[in-house]
Amino acid sequence: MNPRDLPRTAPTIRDVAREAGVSIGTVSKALNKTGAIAPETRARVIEVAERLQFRPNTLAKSLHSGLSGSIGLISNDSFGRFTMPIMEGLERVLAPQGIGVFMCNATDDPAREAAHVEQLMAKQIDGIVVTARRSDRRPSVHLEGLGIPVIYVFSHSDDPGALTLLPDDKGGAELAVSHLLQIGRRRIAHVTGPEHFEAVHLRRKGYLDALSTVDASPLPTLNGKWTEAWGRDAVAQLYGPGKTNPDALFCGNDLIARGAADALRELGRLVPDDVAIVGFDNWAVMAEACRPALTSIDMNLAGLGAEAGRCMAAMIGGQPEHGQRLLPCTLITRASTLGY
Amino acid sequence: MNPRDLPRTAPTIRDVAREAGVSIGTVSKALNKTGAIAPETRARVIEVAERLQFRPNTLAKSLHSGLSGSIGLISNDSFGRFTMPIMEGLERVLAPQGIGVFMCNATDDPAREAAHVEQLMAKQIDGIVVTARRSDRRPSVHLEGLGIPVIYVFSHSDDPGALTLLPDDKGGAELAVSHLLQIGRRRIAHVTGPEHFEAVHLRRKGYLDALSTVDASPLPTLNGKWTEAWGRDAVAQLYGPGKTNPDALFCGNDLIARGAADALRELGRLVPDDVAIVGFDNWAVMAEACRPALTSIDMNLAGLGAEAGRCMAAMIGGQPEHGQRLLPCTLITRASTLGY
DNA sequence: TTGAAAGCGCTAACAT
DNA sequence: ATGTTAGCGCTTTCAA
Repeated sequence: MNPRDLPRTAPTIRDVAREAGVSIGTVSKALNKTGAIAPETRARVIEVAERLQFRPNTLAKSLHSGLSGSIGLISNDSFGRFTMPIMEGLERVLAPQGIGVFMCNATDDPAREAAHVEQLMAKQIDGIVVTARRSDRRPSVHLEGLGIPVIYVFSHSDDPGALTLLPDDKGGAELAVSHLLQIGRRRIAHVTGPEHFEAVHLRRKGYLDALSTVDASPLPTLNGKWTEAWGRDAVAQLYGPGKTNPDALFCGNDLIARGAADALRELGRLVPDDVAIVGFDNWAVMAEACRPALTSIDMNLAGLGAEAGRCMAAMIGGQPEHGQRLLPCTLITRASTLGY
Repeated sequence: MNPRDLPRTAPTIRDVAREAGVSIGTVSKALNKTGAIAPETRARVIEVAERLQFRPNTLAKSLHSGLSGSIGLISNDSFGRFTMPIMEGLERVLAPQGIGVFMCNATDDPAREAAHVEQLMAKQIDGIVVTARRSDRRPSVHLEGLGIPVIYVFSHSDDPGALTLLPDDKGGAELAVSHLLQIGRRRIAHVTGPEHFEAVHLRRKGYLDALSTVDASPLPTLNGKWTEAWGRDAVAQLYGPGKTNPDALFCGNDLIARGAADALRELGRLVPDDVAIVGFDNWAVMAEACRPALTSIDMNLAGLGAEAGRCMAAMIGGQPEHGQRLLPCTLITRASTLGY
């Protein structure tokens, strides 16, 4: 009974069988509640298994079932700001189902991605989630024909067999602009990121669509970098005698919005009284540090990740899924559109 | 030869053996360069293996070797800003060695952590890395006696058998303050975070030690939140007629530093001419968005992660390691201490 | 140099 | 109701 007498190696099903005085087949049945077994036998087996701290070796199970109970997550932004919440949601859904997630960082390097896929396949993973390859459709590693489900999250793909999960950028923009319209703004400018981003087009479309529902005409869209500095520059372009002087700004992300808010304050324009601002991403640390705190559109990335987890589980279970699915964004209201 | 004639299931070692006209044992030897084998036989086997795109099933190998070739990474900050770079470094080192990393988010919930450990052990992982449990030594799940190596990164532990990897907070603070001294500042204030953080004490110690090397006396340390708002408040407390009016600020993190920079600008004080500022964390997006761009201390978290990867590989290989190891921080100079 | 055979830990079909 | 057996894909003696 001395702990030191216990073997250093983890107990196997044989140890349980011997200790319980039954065969290993019986132990298997008892522990998996499968097949017919005498209640008292099962109880005894379970008791022994617990006493021995027996942990079934899932690798051995996998060898039999053909399912490893793990998937790969390939990120292309070095586990950056966008991947994080996706990962969090994915893991939150999958962990309770006993599905492990292997993390791989490909940083948009096809060779690295290929090596990762090779290794993942050798580990017999049951599926792959690819994330954050968003700006352009660069040549990517072929993930079709791998024989396992593939899901792209927050990332485009030309694989017709794969499932693609994206935030509804256009809908999010509509949410933002509708909110500005609803608080009485009509001269709404759009300050956003570089044109080669798909999201930039979609959000602009939402901006235009929302305006078209009322008697407000769009102002020119200003494209620049995704930075605070650009937000400040844009304000310099928009405000002053003889300039556009919008009463609201819909910004392509929170950094731009924050830069704009700073520049407006330095110009003596009050936010939200003179100019209301809505950002995009709802990057908490930015939105809350903004003066005033920033109303923003949340892409619900954790929700996207969670949905990816649910879909992956279903697909592994044999339910085929494919095509593109958009998940709604949410408006998070803060001081930059309130309280005047 | 039609691809559609190929079986849907992945080829096994048997398929290779049959196709090459040898036994599976021979295939194993040929592919693993182990044992004696005729060069021509090996060549043929390799050719067949490649043609069939044979991928050895690592699960089956593991069953034999007792090593799964994967480890678990348990994060407690929901894959937050600090975990990300650690993860990145860890994966960068481990992936080329064929070691996979399972991501687990425990968010400081012992029950969740325990469940994760249970699952990881069932998956036969070869080691565990725990990260980002930094502020206080809360009761944690027992990871000792699991029979596998455990490494704490950016996180304290009372497990004497485990290895702990930490950034050298004190050294980093010395770096920061020495830099300020070197550019001629003598009245250096320290504005930092809540006192219950270990890092706050260590950095303060570094601040004091660096000052003690020259004829500069410390100013009172100001403790507050890790926020920009606190940075602004602190400046309000420090500057004005009859107040301390330091000629430099060493801030506990980049958010505080940025808030301070904003407040100083609004007071009409020039950074760095009137007041030089050094932050901590080198959070790129913050440091670069700061006006002027912020000199900061980089904890080299990716390097910490990489070191964890190297140590883990060594420990799995049988090399015992334990105790606490500090890795140096780096000074990243930007405009907030230059150019006057 | 190669093949046959015995496992690694577990499940599942088949006997008893 | 329980035990026996035949694998899952691979490695590794041990014979041939």
